[in-house]
Amino acid sequence: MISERTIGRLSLYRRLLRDLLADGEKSIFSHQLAAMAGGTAAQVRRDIMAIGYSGSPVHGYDLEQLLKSIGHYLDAAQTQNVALVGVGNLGRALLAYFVGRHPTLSVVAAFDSDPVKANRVIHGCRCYPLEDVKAIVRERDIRLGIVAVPAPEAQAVANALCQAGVKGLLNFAPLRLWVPEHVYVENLDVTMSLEKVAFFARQGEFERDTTE
Amino acid sequence: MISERTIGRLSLYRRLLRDLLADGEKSIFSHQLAAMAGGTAAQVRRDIMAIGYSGSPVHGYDLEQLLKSIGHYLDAAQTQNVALVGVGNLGRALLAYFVGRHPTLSVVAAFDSDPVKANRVIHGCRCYPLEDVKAIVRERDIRLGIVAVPAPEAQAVANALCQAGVKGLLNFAPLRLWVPEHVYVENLDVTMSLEKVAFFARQGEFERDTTE
DNA sequence: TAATCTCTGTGATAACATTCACAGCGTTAA
DNA sequence: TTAACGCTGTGAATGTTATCACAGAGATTA
Repeated sequence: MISERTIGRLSLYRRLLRDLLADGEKSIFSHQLAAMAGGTAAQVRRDIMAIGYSGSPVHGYDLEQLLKSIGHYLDAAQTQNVALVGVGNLGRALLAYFVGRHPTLSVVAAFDSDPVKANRVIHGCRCYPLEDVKAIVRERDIRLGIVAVPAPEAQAVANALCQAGVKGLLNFAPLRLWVPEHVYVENLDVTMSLEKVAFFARQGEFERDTTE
Repeated sequence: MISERTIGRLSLYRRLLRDLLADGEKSIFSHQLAAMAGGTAAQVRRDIMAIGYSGSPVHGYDLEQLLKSIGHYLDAAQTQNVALVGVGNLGRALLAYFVGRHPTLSVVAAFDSDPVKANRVIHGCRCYPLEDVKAIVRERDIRLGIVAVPAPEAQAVANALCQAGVKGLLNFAPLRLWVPEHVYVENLDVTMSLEKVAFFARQGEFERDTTE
């Protein structure tokens, strides 16, 4: 089984490689990709090895083929549908960011408990009242959910999504969701990240080349 | 030196503990906190050990004291100022989320290249033109920056912030920023996270208790 | 042709993170 | 008073992730 970290890096590589291809590049060496991705050449080679693609010692990795290999590994056979719950500031930003912009993931429905938001189209995505989650998730064959509601509502929302048959959640609420065994949850906690930055920024100020 | 993962978990513990305290709880055992944080009891104990706090085998950890210890470890002596660059959909969501809501981190200035946004107050935070980064970061003693601009502009923004003396960056752009040695960067890549969810959600559908 | 160069693929190793497992110790119960 | 309990703190073991370092191979040069 492939590691969670590797999957994350492959996703990053892919976007970097797409930019290169758009710039007219044909191929790339592991150390170049490593520099762009902020890793080491060995790690890039291992990651690429993991998906079964092989480069050439002379020309490095062929951009087009490598992109195809990554896509073949990461993506589902057809587009996966996504539901977003919580059309507040964050939810709207996510809609603006995702709707119609991803080649294989499609946010096809948004939900909010506020009836004012229901039945409107926001950033190109239709909004529904929260009660309709189960019906619409099933109807539209939605497998993934984004939880962008305040912390107190997050668990209830997760329950609803899981009951409706979602297989993975992206959670922005600052707590850990309890979900059925087979549902994958990725937590994206902005406050935690900012606090980490605050902490290590402070560390860096003192630890001037303390060669430990 | 304490691990990056541990710092992240401490940040999460803190918010969970604050909720408990608000509910009138007095103390907690490692296995209870572990359940809430989605970890193991041993890990909670190790994390707490790392910051030098000790609980009692009988009553567990005292909420108030533990919170004080975590705060003492994670927080700076006084409030740290933060600058946000990029007042698009995401930037505005972050302002709404942070401004005036964090006890020790304060977003005191926002910047955008769009002159229409400059000199307005958004969600309680004054916006400035991008050119003013250096002056205002110095003037307001800002140590942390949030990069919420589109990918093509991210590196230039990071350069400006670093030159102005920022010590840590929270980066939302889907690429790795090049920064001076001593600047800490935390990347929060929403697309990567959603792609991870998509991938592992798919995995979970098949890997039905394959013992190994 | 032979020597050299630079890169990949990967076994071996090192660094890091988590979990196990148990001694030690107040507390409670008999 | 003594035994049993349930928790913490932590050394040791395990598991996971990243790096090292080098054999192998096409290309280039002499």
